[in-house]
Amino acid sequence: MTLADVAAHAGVSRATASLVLRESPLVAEQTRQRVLASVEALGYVYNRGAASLRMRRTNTIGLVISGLANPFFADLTEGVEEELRPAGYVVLLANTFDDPAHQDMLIRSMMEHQIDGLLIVAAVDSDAGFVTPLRNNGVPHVMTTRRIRGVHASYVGPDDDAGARLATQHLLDHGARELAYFGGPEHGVARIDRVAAMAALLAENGLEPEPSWTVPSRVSSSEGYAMARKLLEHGPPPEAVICHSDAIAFGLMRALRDVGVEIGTGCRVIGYDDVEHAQAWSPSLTSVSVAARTMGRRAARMLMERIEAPGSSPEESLVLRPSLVVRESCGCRPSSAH
Amino acid sequence: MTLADVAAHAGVSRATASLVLRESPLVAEQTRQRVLASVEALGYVYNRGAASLRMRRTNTIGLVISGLANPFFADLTEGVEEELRPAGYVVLLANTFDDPAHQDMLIRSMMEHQIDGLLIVAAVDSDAGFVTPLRNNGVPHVMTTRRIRGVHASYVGPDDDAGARLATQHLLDHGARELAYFGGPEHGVARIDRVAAMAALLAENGLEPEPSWTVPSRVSSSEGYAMARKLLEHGPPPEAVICHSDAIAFGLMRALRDVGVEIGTGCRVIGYDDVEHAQAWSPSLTSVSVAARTMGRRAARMLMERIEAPGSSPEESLVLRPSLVVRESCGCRPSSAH
DNA sequence: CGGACGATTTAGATCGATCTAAAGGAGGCA
DNA sequence: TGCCTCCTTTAGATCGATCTAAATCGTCCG
Repeated sequence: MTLADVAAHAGVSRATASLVLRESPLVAEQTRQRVLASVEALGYVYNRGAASLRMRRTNTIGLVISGLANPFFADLTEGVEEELRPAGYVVLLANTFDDPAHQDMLIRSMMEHQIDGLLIVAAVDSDAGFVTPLRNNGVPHVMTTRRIRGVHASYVGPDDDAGARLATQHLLDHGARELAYFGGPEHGVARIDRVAAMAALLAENGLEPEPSWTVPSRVSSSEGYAMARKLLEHGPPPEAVICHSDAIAFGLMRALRDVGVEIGTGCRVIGYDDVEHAQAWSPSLTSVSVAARTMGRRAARMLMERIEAPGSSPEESLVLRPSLVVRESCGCRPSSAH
Repeated sequence: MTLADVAAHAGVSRATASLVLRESPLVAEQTRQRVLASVEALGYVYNRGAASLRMRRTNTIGLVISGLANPFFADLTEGVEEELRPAGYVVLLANTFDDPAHQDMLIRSMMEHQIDGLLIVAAVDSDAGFVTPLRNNGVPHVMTTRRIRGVHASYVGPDDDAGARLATQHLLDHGARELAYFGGPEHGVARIDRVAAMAALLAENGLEPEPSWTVPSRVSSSEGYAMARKLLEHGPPPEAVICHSDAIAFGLMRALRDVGVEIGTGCRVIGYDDVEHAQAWSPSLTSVSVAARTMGRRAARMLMERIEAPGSSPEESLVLRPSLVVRESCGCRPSSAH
């Protein structure tokens, strides 16, 4: 069932039938109706693959992400899809599970599928070279969420400096003096930037981060729990802790509860990402919100603009300012329910 | 940069170069090396789109899902990807947000992209006709997680009858007499089946579900919270509640805490899906586990088998038996930490 | 020495669309 | 009538791979 069949059925040429499908104004109304009727009658399905070959454009964009199980990335993915779909693009998805070698393979696979552009949340320990195949083949690409040292590419991500300062300032306002930054991938740019921002702001107040609790970790709730339990064996927690992610914060809070520390008074906790469960937790979790869905949409939009721009557009970088969603875990009163 | 260029560079024909790429044993070792060297030298990237046109196979499968923000589906998606990727398939993703009209569009879009097969978690209120385009065009497809009344198609999903019985029996064993099934889409097959199973088991014990709390809802934490708050205004909760999802259970538990009911004693709560946060909650949530990731893998495997099977294979149905993960919210002692 | 045979290689058609350049047809005007 | 538009339609090339059927080559055998 091809366009040739439709054309034959309608008594026109392939070229005309093709023009009808593409809603060209060249074709006469009467012919148009006839062709459309044939399409309907034969149950013809457009073959985008064939068209792509000729047009050198697939209307497909790749999304390479470190893992959907992380709700932050699931949200981001939804945002990407929401933005691309109405523009006629379709998303090819791939999970790297934060493995750089796997990531290289996936990028290659996407290129073989002739994606029009690539969105990528780079694996934490990515080698800076992962973008070179993209650059060499002129595949438009946008990195998001994570910045990789040494990689020059367009980027959409959160302002980690601002986020860390927001949280730190709030804790200082509560009168806390001992602050720590808990968890996160050791060499990740996000952790490094946030710790630096926190330290800078503390320094302005004659303080410094509590070293024994300012330690890296993997980004999961159970990891946060295990690490917190271990640290709690050696003494009480600091007055206030900013966690690298909400998941880690949940783990920390569980550990604190185990040893009888009251959250919000005995230890003030702030999370990062503001995932859906943050408000449902008890006590509800104060968190730095970076609006994953919005970030996905913005990154997708930037990519589309770059795809549609003629020639090569200059590298650009969009930084979104996070906000602090204040709830109970930092020691503030519960706001009106819901 | 095409295969013709590679062939020219290596001094062979396109046909030979093509054979090399496909690792055909026909071509002489020496020639093979030469071609491979040219591929390397020119930085050639295989054009799968062109190959697909000829081979009538894209190595792409579609995944149409109701929403990634639901961690259950995010897990399922990871499972699907894990299974398909090593087999050389790539996933085209689409979110329906449970809108049947949107779903029809997405299925059509996937067909235009010539997917080799389709995995679908149907929108709750899907019309039974959504599979007919697939059937008419001979696109292999497998439904998962949700069963739609009137749709005949291969299916991989949980045994809702067994799941509901598991939870119900556990609560009966605790001595509870007033049981309710709380939340879930009103006309969803899952809710209907589970309520029926619960009612049947209760009937064997001379009981029946508590009607005022056995009510439908949308599947979100805030929805569960709001509904529970409203019901609590009219009186105390039943002795035990099975929730349609963990998210709803979280909402319910928050509401119970608000009014001072102790979870596990004042009201026993069981969730459904066993999402990652279930164990991290406090009290930890007893939940019926249906292993979303495994289900995704099984569904993907079934689809691949159907794609690779010559001719049309008979409709098949794989039902996975859930298990009850016992934690604290049902009133059991906390098991050893972690 | 001619022919058969196995091992390699290849020319040319093909998949299903789009694009280019030109053809066909109706009407207007001198 | 003949010529020039303008509006529509179309034949044939093209995208980059694979497939079919046949060509080429060296060797071995009678």
